[in-house]
Amino acid sequence: MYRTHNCGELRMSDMAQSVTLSGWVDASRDFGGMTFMDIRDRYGITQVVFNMDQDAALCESARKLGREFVIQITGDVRERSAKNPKRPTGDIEILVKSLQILNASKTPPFTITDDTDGGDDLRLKFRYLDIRRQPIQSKIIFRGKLGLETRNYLSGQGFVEIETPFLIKSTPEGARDFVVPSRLNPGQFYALPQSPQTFKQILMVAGMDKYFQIVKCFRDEDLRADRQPEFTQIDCEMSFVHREDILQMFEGLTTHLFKAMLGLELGTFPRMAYDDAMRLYGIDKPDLRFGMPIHEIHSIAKGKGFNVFDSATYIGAIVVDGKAESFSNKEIKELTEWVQRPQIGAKGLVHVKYNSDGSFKSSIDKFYNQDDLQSWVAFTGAKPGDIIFILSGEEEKTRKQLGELRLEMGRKLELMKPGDFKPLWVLDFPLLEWDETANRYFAMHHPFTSPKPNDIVKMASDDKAVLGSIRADAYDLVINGSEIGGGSIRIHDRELQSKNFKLLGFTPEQALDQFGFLLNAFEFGAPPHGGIAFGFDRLCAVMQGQTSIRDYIAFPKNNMGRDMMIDAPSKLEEIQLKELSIKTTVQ
RNA sequence: GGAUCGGUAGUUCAGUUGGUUAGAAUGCCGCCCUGUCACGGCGGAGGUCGCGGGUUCGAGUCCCGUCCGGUCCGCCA
Repeated sequence: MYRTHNCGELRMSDMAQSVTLSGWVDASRDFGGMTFMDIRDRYGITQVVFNMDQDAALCESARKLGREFVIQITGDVRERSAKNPKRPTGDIEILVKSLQILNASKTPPFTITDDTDGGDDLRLKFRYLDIRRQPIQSKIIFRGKLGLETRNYLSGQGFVEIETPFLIKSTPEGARDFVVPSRLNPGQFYALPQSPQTFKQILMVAGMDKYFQIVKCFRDEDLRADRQPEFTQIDCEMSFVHREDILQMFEGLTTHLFKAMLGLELGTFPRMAYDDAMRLYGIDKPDLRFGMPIHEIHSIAKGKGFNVFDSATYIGAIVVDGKAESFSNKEIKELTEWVQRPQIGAKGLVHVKYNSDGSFKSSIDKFYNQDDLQSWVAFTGAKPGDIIFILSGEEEKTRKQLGELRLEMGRKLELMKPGDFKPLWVLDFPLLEWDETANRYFAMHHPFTSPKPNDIVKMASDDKAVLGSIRADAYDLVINGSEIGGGSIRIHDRELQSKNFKLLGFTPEQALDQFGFLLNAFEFGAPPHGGIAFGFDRLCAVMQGQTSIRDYIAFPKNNMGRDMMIDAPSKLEEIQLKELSIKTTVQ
């Protein structure tokens, strides 16, 4: 028997028991006459003691153990004379009577501690050592529990977990596909799914009614801290539902997960139309942990001879509470430089300080007198002591910049409190998005998204303004400014689906070739249906207040999509390529 | 595709205006230490300054190229 207990469970109540523990050597403290050693497993750390008086040979062999050796010890539990309140096992220790080395270890390239000294690439290369660290372990365990809670909840609601294939067909819509050559069909390729979208819809046609799957999805796009080429979705679809049914169901799931995992009550989720989100927060996923909405002031700010404003089609302002006096000129200059960075792209930043005594001091005093500024204050609701920041230019860009500025202020003033969760449904997204370079419309969500019933007539129009005003029956779940889930009511009618493909620039032949199976299925009694998919990795990270999803994935890829541990991707042997009928062109 | 930051001891980093033998902390090795838990003390080993080229009397430092890593923009229906 390797162990009677794990390294995290012994307490005072186990006193005087003879126990056997197995684990990894953590830190050891050698005093010559005695050696304290921490032995670690996934459950915790227990201190064991080797004493010269007790067994000199044993004590001598303990001194030869290095970090990360795997050992097994047997000994008696006893009360410590000096307790360690920082550890759950800190009241007791084991006086070792026998020691066995189960496996030796080289000195690890970084120390296995909560605050490691290892850099990102080393940690990924030696991921098995990184996962020995408690912070990573706890994140991976959190993920496991979150998946279990999801399965339990959805099963309880009558959902059936159904697997869909990974080897499917490539489509040019959407993200770039990962492709897999087919040996049996020379020159032909499978694609790995970007999502099981069409399969889950077909499962609705097949009468499965409520489907879910915790499933890997693949997108061959560039990576970020919160984007991996393979990631996991909680993918769901329901039949005979309207938008309201989906929102209720998955608000229920989200509420349950926060309650079960964090013990938090989220309350009813607020809802906001896409247009309002863009207008008020300059982004389709507003972080509602703080206010500071955008005010559009072009109607009152133009026509005073300030050319920057007069030539702008849009002028927007945000009000920062109580910072008129505490914001130094240096800070304002830094903020100005921040909005001028190429990633943000603003030309400049106008500020108006509304001092506590009611006076104004602004960077545009030359053009606006105190009465003008008084009207701005009335319009934006700023109070004495507040500072107003203003950006101007073209509407869409400036809104986005103001949205970024708002978030930067939120970060600077630490308004996004850890442990605070603000969910939000964003509704009524546009159906179509015009792409200048491709000179055609793309589906904002995906081509299977249904327009809102009242907007279907607009699909016949060839007026860009009319087409752009079509709203989709689509919705996103946003938590703390992070897009956690997105879905829609789907098209279940062949005619409407064909019409949508046409709008998206598909010829009837292309539509049939790529999605004929779906169009065909719609002709055999497709029920009205809709669904949603949650970014599972991202949900884990958001729930624990983290920005990177990498630690929630046991074996993530680096920036370049490489697995540093197994060193993938890699070249194939000539013989393998030949078998796949692939000729290499790049070396 | 683009921007930007970085690459120096096992590890995390410092290294001034280009100038003697490239440093610190930590880890590692050895010795001492019977109540530590970031143990402590003494001593020691450890470097192709990512790689290639250039400028220079002289390059970790400047220039060019290249590789690798991080972050961001584009991209992610």
